[in-house]
Amino acid sequence: MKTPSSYFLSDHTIPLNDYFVFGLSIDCVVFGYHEGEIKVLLVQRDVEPFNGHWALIGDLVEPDKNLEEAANNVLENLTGLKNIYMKQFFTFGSVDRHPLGRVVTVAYFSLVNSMNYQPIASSWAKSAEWININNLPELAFDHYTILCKGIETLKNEVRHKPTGFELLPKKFTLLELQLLYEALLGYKFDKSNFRKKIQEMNILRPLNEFKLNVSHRPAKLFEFDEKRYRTLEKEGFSFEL
Amino acid sequence: MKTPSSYFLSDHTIPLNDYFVFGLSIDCVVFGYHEGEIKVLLVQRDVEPFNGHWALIGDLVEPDKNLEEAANNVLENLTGLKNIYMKQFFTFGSVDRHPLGRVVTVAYFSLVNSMNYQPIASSWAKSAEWININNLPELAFDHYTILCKGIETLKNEVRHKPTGFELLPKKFTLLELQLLYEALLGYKFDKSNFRKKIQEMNILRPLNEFKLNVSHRPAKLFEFDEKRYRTLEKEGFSFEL
DNA sequence: ATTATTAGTGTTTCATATGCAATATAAGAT
DNA sequence: ATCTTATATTGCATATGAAACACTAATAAT
Repeated sequence: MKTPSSYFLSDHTIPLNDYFVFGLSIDCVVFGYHEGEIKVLLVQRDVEPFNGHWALIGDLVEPDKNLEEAANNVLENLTGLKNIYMKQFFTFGSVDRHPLGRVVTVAYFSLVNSMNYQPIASSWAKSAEWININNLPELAFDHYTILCKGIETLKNEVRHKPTGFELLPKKFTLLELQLLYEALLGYKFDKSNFRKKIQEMNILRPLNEFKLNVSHRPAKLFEFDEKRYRTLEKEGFSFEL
Repeated sequence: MKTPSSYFLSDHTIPLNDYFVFGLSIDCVVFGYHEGEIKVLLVQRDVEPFNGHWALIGDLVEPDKNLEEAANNVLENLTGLKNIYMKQFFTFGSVDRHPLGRVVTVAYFSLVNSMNYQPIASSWAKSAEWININNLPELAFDHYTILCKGIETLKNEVRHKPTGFELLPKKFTLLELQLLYEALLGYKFDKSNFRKKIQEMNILRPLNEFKLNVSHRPAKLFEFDEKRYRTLEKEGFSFEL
C-alpha cells in the first residue's frame, strides 16, 4: 500500500488513507490533421459505464508512474506512437464527473502528424476512429467538456506558438502549412502575404527537396527549425499568425 | 468511504480502492502588486515535513469538494478574501514530489488587488508574507517549480488577456496601469502611445474622479469595463499589449 | 507546342505602430 | 506670483505590417 497514512499536511486531523483518497486518471485529446480537416481520435467503449458511448482515450494512473509517463503510455498503447508532442492543459475534478466515485482526471492534448497507422483496439474498446471535430458524437463522462476545452486550448496556442507544425509531417510545403492554419483558425490567408510573413520569421529551414509526381510546378519542402526558434524566442521574438 | 471500489475503467483488474489511490491537494500562487513590484504570498511552515521552510498556501482537497471550491477555500482561509480572480494552471504529480506519499497537487494562481489586510496565520504556519518574486527564499516540496510555472503562466497571460487589471484596485490611473504592465512584462512603454492605445481599445471606463492630495496635477481614475470587453471579444477583438 | 494547374514572386496601396517633441493643465511648495 | 512636478493631449515623421492583386515559373497531360 503506497498511500500516505497519518498524513498531516495542514491542520486536518484525519488520516489521509481513510478519507482523503482519490482515483486519478489521464485523458488524452489526440488531434490529427488530414485533408484540410482537424480530427480527434475517439474510441467506442465496450465496458460499463457508458458502454457503447464514444470517449477520449485514457486510463487510470498507476501509483508509481509520473503523469507524463502515464500520458505517454495511454497514447502508445492505443496508437503505438512514441515521442509525440503532448501537453497537459487542464485537470477536471468535479465531484460527480464519474458515476462510480471520485476520480480526478488530468487532461493532455497531443498532436500527431501521421495518421497512417492502425489504432489498436483494446480490450475495453470496440473501435477507434478519427473524427472531425465539427461532427462529434455524444461522449461518455464529461469528455465533451474536456474535448471542447482541449480544442479551445489548441486554437489559442497555435496563434502564439509554433505548435501547429506538430500536426504536419516533418517536411511540408508552405501551402500545406497555410491550409493547416486556415483549418485551425477558421479563416483564410492571402497566399503571398502568408508566405512572406512566415519566411521572414526565420524559423523554417528550406530544403533542396520538392514534392514529386505532381502535374504542376513542384512545391519546395521546408522543415521547422526548432533550435532556431528557441534561440529567437530567448532574444524576444514571439510567434504570431 | 467515498472511494470507488471494484472500478474497471479500462482493462485493469485491480480494485481501485486497494491500489489506485492518491492524495490530492491544491496549491495557490497568490500574486499581488505593490509599488512597482510583483509579489507572491508565502507562508512559513510550522509542521513537518519542511518545518521552517517557506511554502505556497495550499491544502488537501476534501472528497466532497470541487477543485474550484477547494481553491477558493484555501485562499479565503488564509486571507479572508472572497471572489478573487483564480485560475487553474497546472497539475503537478511527480511520484516523489511529496516525501510522505503520492500526493498530486492542482495549482492555481490568483491575483489580489488589495494587500491591505492581515494574512491569517493558521495552525500550521508561523507567518505569512508578501515576497518579491525576484527575491525568493528556498521553498518546500516542489513549490519553487510550481511558482516558476505560475509566474510564466501569468506573464504569458497578461499579454493576451486583460488579466492584469485584477492586480490593481478597482479605480486606477493610466500611469499605474502602465507601471504595472512594465513590471509584468519587463520593458518600458512610451507614455503617450500607451495611453492612446489602451484608451482606443474602449475597455476602460473613465470616471469623474481624481487622485487626491498630490502635489501636481491630479490623475484621472479609470475602471476596467469587463462587460464591454466581453462584448468586444465576441466581435473578434483581442487584447494585446 | 499548347494548355491546365498550382507554385511562387513582386508591387502598390493603405492603415497602423512607434519614437520623439512640443505644449497645455492642475495641483502643492516656495 | 512663480516654481516644480506629473498629468494629459496633440502633432508629426518614420517604420512596419496588412490587403489586394498581378505577374512569372515549372511540371504533367493533351
